[in-house]
Amino acid sequence: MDERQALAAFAALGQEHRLRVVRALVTAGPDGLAAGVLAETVGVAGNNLSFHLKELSHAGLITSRREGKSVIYSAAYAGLSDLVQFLMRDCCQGHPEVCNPAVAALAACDCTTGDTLHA
Amino acid sequence: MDERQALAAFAALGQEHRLRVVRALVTAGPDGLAAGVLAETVGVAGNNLSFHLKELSHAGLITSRREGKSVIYSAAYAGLSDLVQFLMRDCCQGHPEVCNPAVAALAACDCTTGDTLHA
DNA sequence: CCTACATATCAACTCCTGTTGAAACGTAGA
DNA sequence: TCTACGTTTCAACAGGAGTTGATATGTAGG
Repeated sequence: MDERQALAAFAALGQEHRLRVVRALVTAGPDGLAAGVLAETVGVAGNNLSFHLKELSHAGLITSRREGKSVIYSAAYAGLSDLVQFLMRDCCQGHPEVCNPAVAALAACDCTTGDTLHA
Repeated sequence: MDERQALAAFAALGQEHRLRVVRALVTAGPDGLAAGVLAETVGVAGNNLSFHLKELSHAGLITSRREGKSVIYSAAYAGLSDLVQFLMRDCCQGHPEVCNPAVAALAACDCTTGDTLHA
């Protein structure tokens, strides 16, 4: 990921409605959510949401697929992790201890161990 | 971290000069960099940089301390990790496998093992 | 105290972003 | 094919964000 992509991604996330969309999709998992459902969840008009979804899609943070009349959106987990990686690149140059908190933060998501959490 | 803070942080990072500042400070480590050095590194006028540094500070992404005539800025690693945690919260609800890429991204920073990397 | 340096603040302008309403597109069923 | 539904596109407006230049603050040295 280069600076231009990261910039677009962060700018996309720095907007109330778009951040809610991404968080809703991250929580929803790979099954995703229909545009209409997202509009209700986020609390924004359909046409306006379309604008934001386009922006998020361009930023590589979400993907879409059509299913009948609906268009289903889901989080682009690879794009999200690329973004984090870009931000924290070279964080340990000579000072390994300083970026431990960042690792600990993601470690709170016990995906690697498979343990249940958040409950 | 609540939504309002995360929003401010992402909006702060979604700006070319501010993103460069944060990346420069993350790379620089806890010693930080003086405002003047940052201005040269990022390529922005001093008065303008002041505006951006204030915004980043309010967003909890950087901290500052005075040393003689200079003001030294450094990355707020805790704030950065909180931000990542907020974005990826509940990402594994019933689908632990989906957010592995995000963890792998931060794992590229071998802070926990102490191994040298990026070289 | 006065000067020089580093950084911060302020007002003004420009540009871009987000919202709104109307209309178009695409899909499914009668 | 006609209608209904879900989603997207478009033009226009309103508001906020970033830059600039001039000015103020704060700090060190002579």
